[in-house]
Amino acid sequence: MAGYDPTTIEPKWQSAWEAAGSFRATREGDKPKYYVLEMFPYPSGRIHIGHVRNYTMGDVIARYKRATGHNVLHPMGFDAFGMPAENAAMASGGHPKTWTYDNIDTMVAQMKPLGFSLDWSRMFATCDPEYYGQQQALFLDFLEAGLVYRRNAVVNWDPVDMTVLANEQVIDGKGWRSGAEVERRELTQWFFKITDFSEELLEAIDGLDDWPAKVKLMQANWIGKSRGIEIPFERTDGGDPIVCYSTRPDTMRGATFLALSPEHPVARALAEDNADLADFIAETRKMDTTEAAMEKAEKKGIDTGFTVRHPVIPGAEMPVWIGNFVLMEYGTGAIYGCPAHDQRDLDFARKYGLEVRHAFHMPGDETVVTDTALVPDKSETVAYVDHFAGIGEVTSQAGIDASIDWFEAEGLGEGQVKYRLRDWGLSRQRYWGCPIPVVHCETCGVVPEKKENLPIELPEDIDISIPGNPLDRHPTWRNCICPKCGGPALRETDTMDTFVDSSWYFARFTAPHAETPTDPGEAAYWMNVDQYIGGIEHAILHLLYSRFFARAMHITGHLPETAIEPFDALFTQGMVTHAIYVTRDEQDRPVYHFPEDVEVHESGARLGATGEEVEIIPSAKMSKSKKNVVDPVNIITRYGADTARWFVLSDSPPERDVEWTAAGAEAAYKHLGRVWMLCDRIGGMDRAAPGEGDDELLRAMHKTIFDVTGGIESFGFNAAIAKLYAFTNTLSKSKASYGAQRQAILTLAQLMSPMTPHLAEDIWAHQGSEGLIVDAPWPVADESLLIEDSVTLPIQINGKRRSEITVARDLPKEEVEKLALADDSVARALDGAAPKKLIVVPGRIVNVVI
RNA sequence: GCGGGCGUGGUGGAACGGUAGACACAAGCGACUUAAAAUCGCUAGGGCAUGGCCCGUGCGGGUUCGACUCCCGCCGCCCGCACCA
Repeated sequence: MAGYDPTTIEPKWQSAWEAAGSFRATREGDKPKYYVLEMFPYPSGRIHIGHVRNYTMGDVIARYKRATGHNVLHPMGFDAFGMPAENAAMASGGHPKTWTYDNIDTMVAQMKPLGFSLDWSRMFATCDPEYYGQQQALFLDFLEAGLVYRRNAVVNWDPVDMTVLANEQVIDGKGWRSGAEVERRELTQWFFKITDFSEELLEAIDGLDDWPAKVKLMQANWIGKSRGIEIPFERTDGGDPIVCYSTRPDTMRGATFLALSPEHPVARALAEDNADLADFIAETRKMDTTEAAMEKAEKKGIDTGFTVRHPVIPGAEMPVWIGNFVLMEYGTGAIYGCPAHDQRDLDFARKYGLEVRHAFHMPGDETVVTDTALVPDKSETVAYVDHFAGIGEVTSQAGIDASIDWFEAEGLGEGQVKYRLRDWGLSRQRYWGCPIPVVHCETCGVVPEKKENLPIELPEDIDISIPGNPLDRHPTWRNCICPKCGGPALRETDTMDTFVDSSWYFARFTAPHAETPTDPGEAAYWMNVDQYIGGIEHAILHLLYSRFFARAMHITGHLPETAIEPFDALFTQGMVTHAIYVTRDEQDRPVYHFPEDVEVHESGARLGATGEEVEIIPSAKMSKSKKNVVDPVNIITRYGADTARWFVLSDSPPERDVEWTAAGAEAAYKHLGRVWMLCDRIGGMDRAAPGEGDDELLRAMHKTIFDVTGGIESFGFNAAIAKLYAFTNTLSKSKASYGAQRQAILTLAQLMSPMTPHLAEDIWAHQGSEGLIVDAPWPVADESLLIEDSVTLPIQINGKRRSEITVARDLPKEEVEKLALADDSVARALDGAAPKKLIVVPGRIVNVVI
C-alpha cells in the first residue's frame, strides 16, 4: 500500500457519507435531539481559515453527539445581504445579486472538501426571496403586536452617497467611502421596541449558565441599568420646569448650572428666535459621533440667558446652558452640572467661568469643604456630611439611595430606573437588503402590505452606478396599490438592517422551506440551539438582537415559550493568527511580504529572493494588506482537510487565538501519516503470534477514551488531541497481540473521527470493520480498567517532592506511612528524628513535615 | 474614567489545592544512508560542588501539611464599554 494520501481518501469518504445521507437531520426514533450551530458566514468571496476553525469546532461537537446517539441538526447558510455586494457592484459594474450568489457558490465549493457533517439540504441565503419573504411576514406580525414603530431619529447622513451610515462607517467625521463630512440628520425611521424588554433581557442573563461570563457581562453593561432620579428645576422666568435626570443626587448641593442637549425641545424653541443659538445647534449637528472623536471633541456651550432655582439652596439661581456634550437619547436630555464632583462638568465650568461649589463638608464644620479636587468616587477616609440623609459615606451606593429617598420624600423628584439600551433602528437607505413591507398611501398613510403579496421582491433592473438608494429612483417599483383603500400608493424604499436577517435564521433552519416563518412542530422539536459557536465580536449586537427576536417571535406565535432564550450554550472561539513579515523601504515605511517569500531560520528571517533581513511580528490578525493570510484552499490542496482540521484544534485552547505556522501544519500532516502507517502495520501483523502487554495497552486505551471524551465535552480540544498523541505513541511502541492492537487502532480512529473523519473512516475500512465509522457508537471507557492496581505515590518533604514509592492501590495507610519513612531520602532528611507530621492522602501523595 | 481577563521553558501550551512544564514545535546528539532528505531512537526549565543539592509558574505578602491554582496589594499586557449625567 502507498502512504497516507488524503487527496484520494477524502473525496472517497465524502461521497460515501453523501450516498448514505449520513448528515441529514431527521426526527427518527426516540433519540434525544441536539442542535449545533456555528455563526453563518457572510459571502465575502472565499472562505477564511477562521471559518475553518469555527466550523471544525462545531463539526467535532456534531459528530461526537451523533456518535453518542443524538438526532443532530447541523445546518449551514449565508448571511448574504449587505453593503459589500453593493460596493462591489458599484466598483465593477456588476449586480449585487450576481456577486453574492457567485460568492456563495465559490464558498460552498470550498467548504465541501472540508468534510463537515452538515445537512446541506437545509442551506439558504438570507437574500433568497423565500427567506426574506418570511422575514417580511415576521415584520408584519411584529407590527401588529406593537413591536415595531416609526419615529423621527437623528442619523449619520452621508451627503455624497446619500445614505445613512452606521456609527462604524463614520471615520474621523467623514463617510468611510465618500470621504464627505457626515451630518446628523433627522429622518423618519422604523424601530424595534427592544427597550420594552430591557429588564427581561437583563434579568434572563443570569439563567444563561453555559454562556461565557464575559459575554454576559458585556450584555449587561450594554443594557446598562441605572437607578437615579428625575428632578424638575423651576424656571425663574415662569416657563415650564426643566427636568433633569441624575444618578448622583447626593451631589445636588454642588449643582451650579444646567445643561441642555442641543436637541432638547427647549433648546429648539429658543433657537427659533435666537440666531446664535440656531447656529450653535447647527454646528453640533455636523459633529462626528464616533467614540474616538467624541473623546477628543471640545466641550462647547452657549448660555440661554435664563435661569432656574436651585431646589435645595434657597435663593440660589443657576444659569441654563446648552452643551454639545449632553445626549438627547439618554435620560431627559438635560443635566445639572456639578463641577466639584465631575470632571466633565469641571472642564465645562472652567471654560465658561461657572461657579464651582462643594456638595459636602466636614462633620461639625460647614466652612471646611473637602479638597478642591474632585471628591473621589471611592470611599475616602474622611466622613463627609450628606445634607439629605445625614449619613457619612456619601459616595457609597447606600448614600446615593438615601439621597434619592430624601428627594422623593420632600416631593422634589421622582426615582427612576433608566437603561442605556435604545430602540433598534432598522431602516437602511440601501438596495441590497430585505424590503420593509409597508406602503405609503396619500389617503390611508402608512399601511402594512398584505401577507398574500409577500415576498415583496427586490427589483433586479436597477441602476447602482450613482449614489443613493436605487429603489428610490426606480421608475416603477415604488408604485403599488394601497392594500387598504385600493388607491395608488408608494412602497417604502428603505430596507432592513442586515442584523435583522441574522436574528432569526437559527429558527428558520428548523424548517427552511416552511410557508410560514417557522413550522411550530419543527421549531418545538429542534429549538433551542444546544451549542452555538462563533466569534466574540458578536457578543453584544447579534446575540442581544437574537434574544430579543426569540421573545418577539414567541409573542407572535412563531416560537414556543421554551425558546425565548434561543441559545442554551454559547462558545466564543479565538482567531487564527499569523506572523507578519515586514521590511522597510528608503523612507522607513513598512513593506509587507507573503510567508512563502520568506525563509525563516533560527537566527532570523530573510527574503528568499534578496536575502534582506525581515522583521517578524508574531500572532497578528490575518489581513490581506499585511499579506499574512493563509488560504485554506491551498492548505487542503497541499495537506488535505484532516490536517487543516487537526491543526486548527491543536496546541491552543479553542477560546484563545491560535497562530498558524507552516511548521505546525507540516507536523500535523506528518502525525496523521504516522497514524495511517501504524494502521497499515497492524493490518499486516501475524494474527496468531502471541503478544505481550495486551493488558497495559487496553488500560491505556480506556484511559484515553475517558480523557478524550471529557476533553470534547468540555471544549478542551487541544488537551484531547494531546492525549491522542500520547496514545498513538504508546500504541506504536506496543508489542501487544494483533487482537489488542487492532482494537486499539480502531478505538483511536473512533476517538479521532470528530477531528479527522476521513482518516478515521479509512482506518475503519482498512481494518475490515463493518459499515461506516460515522454510524459506530462512541466507545465507552471501562471504569474498572481506569483504576490501576498499584500506584506511584510522590513523597514530599515539607511540600517539595523528594522521592516516590510504588505501592498496591489499597495498601493501608499505616503501611504507606511505614514505607514512606523507610525511604532513603526521607531517612536522610530525618536523620534519626521523628517527623513533626505525616500526611498521607491515599492514592495521591505523602507529605513528611520535618 | 468604568468593567473584565491574562502573565508558566527558546515557542504554542498542560496541570480536580497534591510529582510544575503533559503533548507538540523549534533545537541538539545518535542510528540508517556514499551523502542528504525522510524515518526511527535518545536529550532537553535554570544553576551548582552533578549517584546529590539549591532555585523556579510577573513582583511582594498571606491562608495551607502542601499554592500555577485560593485571598490581599503592586507591576505589565490584552479586551469590552464610555461626554450615559
